[in-house]
Amino acid sequence: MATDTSQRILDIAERLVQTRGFNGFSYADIAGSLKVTKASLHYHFPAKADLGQRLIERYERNFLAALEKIDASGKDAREKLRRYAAIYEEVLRADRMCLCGMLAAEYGTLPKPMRDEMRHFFDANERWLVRVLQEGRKAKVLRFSGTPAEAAQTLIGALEGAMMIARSYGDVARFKAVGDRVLEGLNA
Amino acid sequence: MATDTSQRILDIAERLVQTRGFNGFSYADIAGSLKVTKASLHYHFPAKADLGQRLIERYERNFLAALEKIDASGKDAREKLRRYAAIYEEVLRADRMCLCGMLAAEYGTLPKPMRDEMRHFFDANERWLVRVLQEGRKAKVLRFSGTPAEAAQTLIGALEGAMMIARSYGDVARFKAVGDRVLEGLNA
DNA sequence: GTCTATAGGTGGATAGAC
DNA sequence: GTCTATCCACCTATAGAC
Repeated sequence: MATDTSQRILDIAERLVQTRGFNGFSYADIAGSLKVTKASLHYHFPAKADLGQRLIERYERNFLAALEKIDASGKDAREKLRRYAAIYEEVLRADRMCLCGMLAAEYGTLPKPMRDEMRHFFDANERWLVRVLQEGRKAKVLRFSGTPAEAAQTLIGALEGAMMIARSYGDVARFKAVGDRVLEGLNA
Repeated sequence: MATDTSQRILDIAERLVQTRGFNGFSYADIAGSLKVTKASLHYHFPAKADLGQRLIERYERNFLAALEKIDASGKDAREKLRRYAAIYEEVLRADRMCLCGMLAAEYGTLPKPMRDEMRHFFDANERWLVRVLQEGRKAKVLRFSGTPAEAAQTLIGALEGAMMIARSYGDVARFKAVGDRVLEGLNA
């Protein structure tokens, strides 16, 4: 079911990674929040690296599901990009960083399976953006120089970076202003 | 002098923070690299938070010195921005993240003095960029919508974000492509 | 300034009862 | 599945000799 113990552990761990980083929390933090012992957590996720990996997998699934909802909206590419940026904004509004943006900073300390999952998330993001960018260019609502992949990578980097800095200032408006500027630069 | 023990400690700690994060290294790591004991390190920096704070202060001083050198070059605003981005690129080429970009991710776990110093770094960056952007707009070599502050924040975020993701892919060219694109968008 | 030694705490992880 | 109890490695930090 959707609210079993494993899922609740993932919910709490997800919030901890998004606010404090993978190296910034411990099983004791989760145990305290969930009111179980650390040993119980190890039953569900033997090692912290397992927990981390499952965390990214679930995050990507949920993220891609949100992108599919955007696709299903039938809106034009410009509006799709606005909704893409709005996802980031909502995460930031919850005082969180993007899970994978956070892990990108900690890349040097992550076990290989987590590194691979993290890049898979960014690759999937890029593929979706490339499709929307091409669609928008064809429909003449978007315009950009270089390849769609370069434009997609620029957009992802700009949003992740703006998000990270805006969070340090506790200033969602700062992120929104930057996001609007970046999207504006893609308008035909 | 410039190579006394304190400075050597800061050199090693700086590299560690830029590659592994502030929560990703310990005094034992520095001690191992410098071949002294952990206790000696505490003589120079009583607490890790002190080390972290002094690290940011020195990083900002060095960074601002590099920006002054760019100013002294007498080049136009467009070239100044290119050299600004080139600083990031050189850091990435050394397999490092920007010190403060790294700390921005760890913001939720940092002691207040480090948070304040970190934001001071970004504020100083923004002030320098605002000046160059205004200069470039006046000279008609740069063009951008919105306020210079918004354009500066967008640029900082885009470079920091692109840097962080490119590092996860071990791909400096990826950063360079994004950086060029972002600068191109500011050309008059 | 650097050392040895150690305190006091927390980290991830396991064994085995229930 | 969850618990108690425990292990051992590591962490930051300090005391005090040299």
